[in-house]
Amino acid sequence: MINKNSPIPIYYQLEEEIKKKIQNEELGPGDALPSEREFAEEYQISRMTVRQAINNMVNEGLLYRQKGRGTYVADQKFEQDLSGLTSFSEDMRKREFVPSSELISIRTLNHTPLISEKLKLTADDLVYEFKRLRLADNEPIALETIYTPVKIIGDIDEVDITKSFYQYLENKLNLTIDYGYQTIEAALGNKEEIKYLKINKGEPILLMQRTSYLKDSNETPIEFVKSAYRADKYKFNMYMKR
Amino acid sequence: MINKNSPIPIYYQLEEEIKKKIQNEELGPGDALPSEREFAEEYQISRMTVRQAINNMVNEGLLYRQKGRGTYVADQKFEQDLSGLTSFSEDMRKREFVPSSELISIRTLNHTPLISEKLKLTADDLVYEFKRLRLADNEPIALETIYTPVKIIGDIDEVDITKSFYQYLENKLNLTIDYGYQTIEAALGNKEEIKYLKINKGEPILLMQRTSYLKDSNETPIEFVKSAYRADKYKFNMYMKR
DNA sequence: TATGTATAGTGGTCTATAACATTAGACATA
DNA sequence: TATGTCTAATGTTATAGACCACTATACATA
Repeated sequence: MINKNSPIPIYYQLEEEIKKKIQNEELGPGDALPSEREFAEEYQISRMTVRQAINNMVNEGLLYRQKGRGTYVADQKFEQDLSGLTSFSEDMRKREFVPSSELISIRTLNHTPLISEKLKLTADDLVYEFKRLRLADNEPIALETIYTPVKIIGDIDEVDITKSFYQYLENKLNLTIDYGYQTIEAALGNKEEIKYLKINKGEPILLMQRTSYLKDSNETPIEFVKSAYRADKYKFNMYMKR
Repeated sequence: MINKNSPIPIYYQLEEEIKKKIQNEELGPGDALPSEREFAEEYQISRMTVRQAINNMVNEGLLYRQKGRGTYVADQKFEQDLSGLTSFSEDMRKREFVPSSELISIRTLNHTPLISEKLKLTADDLVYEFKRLRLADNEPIALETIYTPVKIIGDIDEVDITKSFYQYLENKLNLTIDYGYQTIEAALGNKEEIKYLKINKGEPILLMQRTSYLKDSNETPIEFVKSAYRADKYKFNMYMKR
């Protein structure tokens, strides 16, 4: 159903409607969607609005169009774009898993050499350490440790910050991440990773490290993240241009 | 200039106009574009058409918008991949190693389902398979297997093609790679990898797969590459924007 | 039987218009 | 010196209608 009086844009509501139908398997890969004109008629909205919804989903790779024929549901593609700076939650939702996370610990630490270098901190600066287990459809996927400077984040709302660190930055602190550097390597799980990821000794993991910077003109590091991903459950996807 | 009678869509002509101005450096990163209303007025076209052009460029990452402020030229693309579409040799030189490679085998194969899907081939198309060992300072780093369609590459010069596949494409065949999709995962080395990479059983490796496409308008796959990297010697680095 | 042809349906492009939300800056006010 | 308020400019969302190019199909014709 679409609510025309909602502050949520109609085209966005329609996207959600269509995604639901894909999730419910009312629509499967290769199936034709109703035509744009039918959507417009059914929901009593303009065809251009329908096109805006469909355009977005085509850009996301969820649908594809054939001129003169119709619009179809795309194959289940992990090839979704990526760019890297999407959050775990976004990433998982794109792959049509239900993301969740469990907070393992929050601590305030003095600097360590590695972290203070990455976050450009001086000797007396403190950092928060958030340790979280990331799950998809309730299966553990990654063990994530975020370091972030106390002097930028200030006092934290534990409930909010554990849900989405990025949304907390954007909405509560009005801070936007602009760019980041990331490395990916392979290793064998250590004791902690074996425990939380529920894997066996001798199984490989993907180790990701990222430093992200704020959208200001000072190249301010805002987070240093270390994540260990289960190799049997996770794969990094990238699109590269030129 | 925009030609309204041309069969080329107006929004596309406008995109080209704006791209030209960026190329000529009339517009540089961070510069504001004329407003949508100004574009519409200047070229005597509808504002919605202007938006279609700008939308496309925003989706491509060439421009970005700020609500209530304006539309701006984006910084350089994702900083030219640090791991992605550069060759192994370039990559290694950046890290100040001396790169080399050993040819292991060249074969001509019939299709297999995986490869013909990746390269969009039909049943009777043949592929070349190049298998190379990549070294840095004479230490084995990666075992690389390239699949590429015979019908595009034609007869090959074994000496040249083993040095640099990409230079061979560019210089001998005048083919340019435009973009690619890449996945990275972790695994344990199989027998072949253990042998060539000189690692021990049970040691982790990074598995990279990439499909690259030509710079034409047909989305033509030109290579499918599988590479196995020694986890103790190699790490993927990426820079990500926004 | 094979080959055009008319037609209805689809997505693609484009116009013209309107109301809304956000931003920055000028200005008045406490 | 701050703080709020108005205003003009921007991008955002949405409407309604028009014509085009392409695809599939039914039907008439050679």
